[in-house]
Amino acid sequence: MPRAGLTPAAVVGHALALLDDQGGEALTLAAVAARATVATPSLYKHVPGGLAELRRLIAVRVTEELADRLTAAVLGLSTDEAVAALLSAYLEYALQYPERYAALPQSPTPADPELVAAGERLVEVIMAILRGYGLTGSEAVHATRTVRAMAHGFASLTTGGGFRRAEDLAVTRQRLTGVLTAGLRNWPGRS
Amino acid sequence: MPRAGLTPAAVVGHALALLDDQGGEALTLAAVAARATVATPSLYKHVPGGLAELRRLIAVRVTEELADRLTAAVLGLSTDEAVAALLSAYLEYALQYPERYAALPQSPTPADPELVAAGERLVEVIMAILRGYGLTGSEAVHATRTVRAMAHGFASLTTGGGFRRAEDLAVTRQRLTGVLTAGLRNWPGRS
DNA sequence: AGCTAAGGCTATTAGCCGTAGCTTTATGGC
DNA sequence: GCCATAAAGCTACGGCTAATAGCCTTAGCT
Repeated sequence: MPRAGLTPAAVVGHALALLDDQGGEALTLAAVAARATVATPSLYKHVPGGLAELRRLIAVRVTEELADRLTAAVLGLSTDEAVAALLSAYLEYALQYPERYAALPQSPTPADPELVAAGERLVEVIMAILRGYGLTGSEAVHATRTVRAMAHGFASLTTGGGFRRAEDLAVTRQRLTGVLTAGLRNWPGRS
Repeated sequence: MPRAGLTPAAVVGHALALLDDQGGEALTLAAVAARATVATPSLYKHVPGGLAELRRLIAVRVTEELADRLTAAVLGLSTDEAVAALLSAYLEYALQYPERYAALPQSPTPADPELVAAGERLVEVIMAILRGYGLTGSEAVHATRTVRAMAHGFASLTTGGGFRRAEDLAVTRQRLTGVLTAGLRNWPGRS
């Protein structure tokens, strides 16, 4: 029994691959172990918390991936262009990896420091864009929430099959982007 | 062994109660059966598809409940007032029953006619409001998607604990509502 | 009265998570 | 170069769950 050379990150990698091509239902320790050509209990050496921790690590990884993509997408852009690029990159990620996106926790979950930190990076990207609109302080927080709500809601409904009509999704995204940028330009309560 | 007088709807009712006070992880057939004071296999008499069908039925029920609430909330209102009432009622439902809301399918799922029908009612409520803004046809579809994205995104992030800062959520909702109503008033491409 | 259909049960199988405890590999100090 | 030790793998097992099979009882209709 030669060493497989696993690490926590490698386990998460196998889990993501499994998620991508078999969906969230198929995410079991047995299946992950099979992909890593290892017996199931061996996974506990790298992910002591078992399935629950694996899911947690997946959420952190996905959030980080998303934050990286968004950061890259808005590089060198500001205001409306940055917002458009952000929404575009956000949706693109969700469409490319729908199962990963769906693996982000949706129900009330005890706060996890690692996940919060990853989320913070995502928020920072948005906050940086908002400074271009002159938004800071509390209003920037409200605006960030608005941006996240629109991006997440659109991505979630899109990948979840919530939009069943024939109309072009790209057009919807344009309209959504327009509503958001107009809202940011005319944001109320600016000090 | 006297009859328990179960029906599919009653099984869903027990499942919702379980969901509300123990969360989505605890939703097992065994637990539902215990609540109904019935042995686990007996549930299959009412929900032949087992756990998968139960989850499907829960999604349908939750969508219907939500559609009912939204319909009632916007009764007699139009345009901006209707939009504000819709968003308010939407968020209120999600906050009152976070686990039910989280039970709505988020990952790519084969289309289910019943669920689609329930979702259609929800879309109809929004479409009716949009007629007050002079929106019809394709643009009404894009606008409906925008409304849903904002409502769902905000509700999902709120109940999922995505908003961790201290700022008042009610203010965020006001800002979000403002952005949406302004966007609808100035919707582009109106024929 | 008796038949049929439906709703309940026990028993069983298969698959999963997670723990316990053993064995092997790799590594670092002497 | 060798040995001790920690890490990483394994097998075996217990407990829980979903789901199926087959039986019994109740309710209601003819």
